[in-house]
Amino acid sequence: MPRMSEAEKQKSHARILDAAADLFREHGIEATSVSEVMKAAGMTHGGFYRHFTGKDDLVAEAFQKAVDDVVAGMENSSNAETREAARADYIETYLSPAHVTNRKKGCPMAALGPELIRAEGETHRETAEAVNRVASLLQGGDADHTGYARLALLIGSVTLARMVNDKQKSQSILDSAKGAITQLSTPG
Amino acid sequence: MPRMSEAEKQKSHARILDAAADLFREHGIEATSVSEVMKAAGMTHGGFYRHFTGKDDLVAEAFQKAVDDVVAGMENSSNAETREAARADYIETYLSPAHVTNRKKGCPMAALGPELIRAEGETHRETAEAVNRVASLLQGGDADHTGYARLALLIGSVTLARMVNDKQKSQSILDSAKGAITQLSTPG
DNA sequence: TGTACATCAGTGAACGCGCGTTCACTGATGTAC
DNA sequence: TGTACATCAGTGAACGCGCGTTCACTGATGTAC
Repeated sequence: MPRMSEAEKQKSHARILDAAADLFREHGIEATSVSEVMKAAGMTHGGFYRHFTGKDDLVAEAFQKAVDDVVAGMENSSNAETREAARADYIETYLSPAHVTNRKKGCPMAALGPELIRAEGETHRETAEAVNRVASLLQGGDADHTGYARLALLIGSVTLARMVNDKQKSQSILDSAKGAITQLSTPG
Repeated sequence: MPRMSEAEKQKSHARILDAAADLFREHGIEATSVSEVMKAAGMTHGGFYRHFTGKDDLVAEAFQKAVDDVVAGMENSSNAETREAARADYIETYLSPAHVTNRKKGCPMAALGPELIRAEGETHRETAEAVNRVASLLQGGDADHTGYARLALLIGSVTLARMVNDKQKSQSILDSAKGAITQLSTPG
């Protein structure tokens, strides 16, 4: 059957990346094998090395893609009012039961935090950059320095909501976070 | 050399648990092998099964020990004033650069969050219990419902501070969290 | 208290297994003329 | 436009390796008398 065309190769590459981004967030990076990713992308494991130099390379690309996807909607808003609305939407979606349940399409920092901290090389650099990028999107303006606190509250709350494994308690954690985030205003 | 006395066995058990609690928090559960734990405890891997039914059993016991250790100091305070002071101390220590750096002796929820979420059985149950336990210690009183938001802010901030890999930025994240946590007061 | 014996904590070789990676191969794609 | 050939995307068997777990063994501990 091989060889595929250049266009087909690009599609394969995108399918591998999508599958990896989902599986890593759902089961963790170490717990997901290259074979599982390739199977989810509809191929066998051998072809993997036509696309990536190794698993580390895949992790870096897949994490970057997950961050880009999650952030894309917000960054596209241009004027201040729209950015404010986009920020509110982002927070609302982030603190939803759907996000708590659907790990594989959710925030990669919340899904992979500690694993990313232990990462080295490219993934390590991307992680630091992702934090700064999302935190700056969450803050109200140049005078507002609550971006990190807001992001911490979002990541921490979704983590806790996933840990309790009780719908009601999970919802009350999300509600508590919504209440708290409105209190985080620009300091004097 | 074997067999050891019952007292020696208990010491061995404690050493295995200590080593596991440290290694799991430092490198993650999946990334830590039974052999590494036993080596750190000063033994060879074969003896492991005289103490635990398997790795899952070790994970459950080691996580519980880590939670107990971290929480012990606070729970021992009895009167309201002392509890208030213990709470402030806990938050101060939690949001310190030492905690950011020293993962292996730090909060097991922050170090292992996503891995605990994927856990099943005993560890799963212990995780939910740990969240409720620590959140209730963090809230000011029966009328205060900010325990979860406070804990979310602590866990999220330390996670972010570990992700940025830049001492100054890390410190500003901790400072931002300290400022935010004081704003989380009892709601009307 | 002394002796004979069963127990079992810890050792280290061995087990099957799945991991990440390599490689010979296939055959459609893309190119040179 | 047609033909000959090099390229290379994807396949699937095979590699060495470390994992969790098992097991025969050792010899001090704990017990029965």
